[in-house]
Amino acid sequence: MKYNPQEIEKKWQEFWNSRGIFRTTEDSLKEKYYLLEMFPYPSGKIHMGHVRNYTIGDVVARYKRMQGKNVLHPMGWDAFGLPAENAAIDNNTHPHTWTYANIENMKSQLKRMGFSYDWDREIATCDPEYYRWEQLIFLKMYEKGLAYKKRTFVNWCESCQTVLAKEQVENGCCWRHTDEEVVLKEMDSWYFKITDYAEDILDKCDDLKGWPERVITMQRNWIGKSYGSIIKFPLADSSEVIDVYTTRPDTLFGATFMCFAPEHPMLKEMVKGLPQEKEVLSFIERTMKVDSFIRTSDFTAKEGIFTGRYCINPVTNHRMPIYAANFVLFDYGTGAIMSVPAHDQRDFEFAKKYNIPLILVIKPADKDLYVEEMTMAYEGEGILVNSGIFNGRGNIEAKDSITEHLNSRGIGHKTVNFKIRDWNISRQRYWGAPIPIIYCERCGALPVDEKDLPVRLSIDLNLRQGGGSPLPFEPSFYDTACPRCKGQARRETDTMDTFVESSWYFNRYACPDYKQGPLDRTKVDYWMPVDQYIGGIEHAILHLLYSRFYTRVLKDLGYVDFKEPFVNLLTQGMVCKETQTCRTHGYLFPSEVEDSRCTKCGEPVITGSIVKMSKSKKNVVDPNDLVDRYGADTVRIFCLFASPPERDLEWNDQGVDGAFRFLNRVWRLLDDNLQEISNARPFSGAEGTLTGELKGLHRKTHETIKKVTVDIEDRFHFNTAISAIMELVNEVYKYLNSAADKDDQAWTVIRESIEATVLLLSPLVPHIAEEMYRILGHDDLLLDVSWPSYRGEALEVEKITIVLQVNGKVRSRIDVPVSSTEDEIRKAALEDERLVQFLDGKEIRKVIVVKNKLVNVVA
RNA sequence: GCUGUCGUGGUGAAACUUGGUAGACACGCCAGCUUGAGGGGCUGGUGGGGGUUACCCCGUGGAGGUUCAAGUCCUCUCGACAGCACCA
Repeated sequence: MKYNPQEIEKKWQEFWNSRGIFRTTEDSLKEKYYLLEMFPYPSGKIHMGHVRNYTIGDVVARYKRMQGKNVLHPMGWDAFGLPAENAAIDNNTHPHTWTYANIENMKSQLKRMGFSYDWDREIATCDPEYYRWEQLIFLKMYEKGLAYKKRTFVNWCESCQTVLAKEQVENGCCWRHTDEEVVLKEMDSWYFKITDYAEDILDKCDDLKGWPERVITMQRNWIGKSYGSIIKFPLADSSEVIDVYTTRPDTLFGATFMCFAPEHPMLKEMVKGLPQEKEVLSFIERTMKVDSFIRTSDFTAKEGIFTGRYCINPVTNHRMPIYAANFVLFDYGTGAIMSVPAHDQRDFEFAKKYNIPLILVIKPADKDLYVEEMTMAYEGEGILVNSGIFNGRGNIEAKDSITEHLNSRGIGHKTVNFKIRDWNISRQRYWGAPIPIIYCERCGALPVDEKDLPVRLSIDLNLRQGGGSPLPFEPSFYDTACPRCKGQARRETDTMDTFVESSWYFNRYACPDYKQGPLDRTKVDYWMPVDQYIGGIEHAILHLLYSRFYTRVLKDLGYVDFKEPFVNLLTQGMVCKETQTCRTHGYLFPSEVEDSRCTKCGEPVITGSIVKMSKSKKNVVDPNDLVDRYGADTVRIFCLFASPPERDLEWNDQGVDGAFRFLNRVWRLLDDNLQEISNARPFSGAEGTLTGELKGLHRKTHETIKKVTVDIEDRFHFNTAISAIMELVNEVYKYLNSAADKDDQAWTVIRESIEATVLLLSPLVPHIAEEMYRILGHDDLLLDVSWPSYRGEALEVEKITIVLQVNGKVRSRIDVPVSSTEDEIRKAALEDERLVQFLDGKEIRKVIVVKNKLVNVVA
């Protein structure tokens, strides 16, 4: 019988489904294991990235289950988001309709892959039964001051028609529209106070032993903690004081001017009525029009304008001119800096351009410096000069003393500063969870009453051509009564960032139908935290940082009892493929290429670089087509075999053929010898003494069990696990082809090898394994079978090969009994004919014996 | 510029936890067998150089070092990728 993946995959999927074997319930007698893959956005259909991610997860889930763990393996949908709105406008449907149609479609695709999800726990974040709890959590956060509203400069994406969080801006562009520059806009937005938790999120990075180092590093960098001082500079001719943050208080005596970020609100106040006012205002306007990424990037020339005002250096009493400057960041430190041109390259360039004097305050130990001769700032260490009572001190150790000195006079203090900003969660979009706030002209901003939740998104309204949320134009949504005075009031029409939904969804899988609150503590306590989380590296900061923050909030609100949601994290690499381009037709789909020529014009195709699969580059492979052609098992094993999970996977059509061939080879192993194997007695350990090749095969079987177990358990190295299974299969074939007479004992050992192969393969390629297991005469389902263990005695050998080296180079090998002592090995080695030849009477200076491994003779 | 990851055959990759036979396993390629052909299957070969064989020399980006022994450890250096980037 031929291997027919389509038939057996359909059969087993239906069978598993009818038995409900993927359903999970709490069981205090069993050890729980929560395996989670990042849930997908329901874009329409699954792509190879999903397939790889979810295959890796499924292997672990099935493996852990066979190990006897109570495994939670859920799946759901990150269902709010902009594409739904755009698609809805384009297709004249509703985001709700579009989203749920996609969910249905993708769900059937996932089922076709044979993934072992407990679909009873499925959640979709656009379901009011989900987002009502998110709104409740928002209200609790609002109560505690962790959600607040403020007016400031925000990052605005014109394409999305919405505000973005700082984390969602990449290279000055929107993370979804990489060619759309983000612009600054001053407006009201809602924020989550992630900065309150920055310190703890940073500290506990050390505890995330199961996370990849680079993700931790990225989070640390993003939080960006630095130690420095706040120094107060009096504004000349005024009672006002300007706060400045610096990590270099040691250079304070060399500060000769001050720079403000253009956005700084004090700036406009300061110049009022001065002759410079008009010029300064136009500079501000001009600078702010330039995208802030370009404006504040390294290669942009430093530019500024004198405001006409001065401040006083609090230690030297010098008048320092105040500038507005393009390179000063508004959202870092205080938005104003003290400039020390002699010891900071940026300040140096600025000072040269605007003829501002330099004062040298740090002298390097090995040479003299003169400000007139300097061509660049001196940023190294040295001894303080021109620094009053601090002269002669080392600049590093003087940092604290100077701050101390300022502190005693009430004009400065030590502080820590973070790069991370509060999370802007307001989105001026329709397809998201409404922010549960009501504005009343008499009573102000008020939270929606808990009993009135959820604030439902109106489903029957017209989307606006050209984008933008319809909510502010839809009285049926925003008209409401004030919760306090019952007078007419208006709802908040901003919705929440979709990253809010994904910051807590993993908890909800523990209790997807819970009606009394966001989370059922008993169940969450049983399942959480997630033991293994698997997903793409692109969420290293966004989702993974937000989730760590949100979990801390949930803990403080009493909803959960842990701070870190994900114990172990695996970031899988991207699925890549080379691009193919035609000179006239641009990127080509594989179907548009024949014999390396473009099918439209016959031009030779140019093979490009290997990059992430994407629709825009047309270098995509549709998982559906592959499953049609080879079956899900082949697709699964190819993804697992081609490279280790954390590395990028290069798509290779021939590799898929190879994977298919391997499964056929495994299939035939059983199919070609069906009679003998079916009749063979299972291995019981009472077979008597095995000898020769049969003993070798028996040993190989158990070596493979050991290796595969270690590879999956300790490292998720499925590629080497598979190669080990391939070796075992090759070994069985070799034995079948070489052994002349095969008696009962032989078939028992062969059967044992094949049974082991099937069990070891079962998490990787569950359908073919299930079918073969049935053919072998078993009634139970593989998920309910125990993972095989190896027999220690099977691994034992009598003889071992020792490598003989002369001066570190392999020259010969000998077999010695395992029990040999070092002396016996040494003796045997020195008697070896080839070795004697090699030494050729040379004087032996040293002999190193490594037991069970090698002998190295130094001559 | 800072931070991190990584450099191994024609290709994907093993060996890295513990310094001890470099290239397992596969893809591709070559030869042979099988088949009416195609496909498929089977057997063998496949890092580079030399030699009729036996076998020898070289080889893990490069240069040093530690060691009986280095892909693995240390120092320097070159290159690739990723993240952050005028962070005061």
